[in-house]
Amino acid sequence: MNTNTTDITRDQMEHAAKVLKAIAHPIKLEILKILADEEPMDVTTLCGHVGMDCQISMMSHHLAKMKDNGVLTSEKQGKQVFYSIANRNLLNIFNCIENCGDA
Amino acid sequence: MNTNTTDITRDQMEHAAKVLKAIAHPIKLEILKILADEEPMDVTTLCGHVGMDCQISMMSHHLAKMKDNGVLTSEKQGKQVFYSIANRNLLNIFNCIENCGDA
DNA sequence: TTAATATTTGAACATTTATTAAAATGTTTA
DNA sequence: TAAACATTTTAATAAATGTTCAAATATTAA
Repeated sequence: MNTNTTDITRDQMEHAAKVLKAIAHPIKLEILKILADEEPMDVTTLCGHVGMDCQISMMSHHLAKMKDNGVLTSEKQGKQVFYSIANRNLLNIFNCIENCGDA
Repeated sequence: MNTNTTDITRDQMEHAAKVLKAIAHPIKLEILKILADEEPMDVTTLCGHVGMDCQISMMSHHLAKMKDNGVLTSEKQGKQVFYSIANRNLLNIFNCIENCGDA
């Protein structure tokens, strides 16, 4: 609710680190980017969007970790599982990164 | 410069992942928080601010990694080395995290 | 020049993370 | 029920990370 960073507690810091760790990976960021534009999306379709070298098992691992850390949610529909972004506020991270230039 | 995330390239994604990896750690986030309020700051002082269990060598390793990834800059003054935040835009990451609630 | 101080570096080790393949689970359809 | 499909789980392994200690470097002061 403010711009100052002083009032972030240790616990929030630990939690923040977990969330950041859960997305600090090129493919995971790409997953986030894809879902930002079209969600929910099932695992196979997501894998197709990510690129040529996507293995469904790897995708599942990444998705599971992001879900475990509260970044994504999932809903089963028939044989498919559709993933969504838990809190779209997190997408601001892309603006943040863009504005950081070469930093 | 926009809210849409579609126009982020692969390279930017790789770079973003590197930066995020470089800060996705409780102590590193704390370093960032401390410097946000008072910079530049030398290694020993920084270590004192971080907490009781801070080892100067560990601190140095963390700082080096953050500097390597362009998150921090440093300037030597006498025997001391003062660290600063390379681009304060990165600090928006704290807002981003705060607003994500329990996500 | 030696001693004291500040920081970095390198090695060693434990822990975590990423990737792949194979097997297991659950759901639908024939 | 058996086959087909989507996804998860487990296990194995390689690679990256975090931590600690000891040694090395650089700067200042005695």
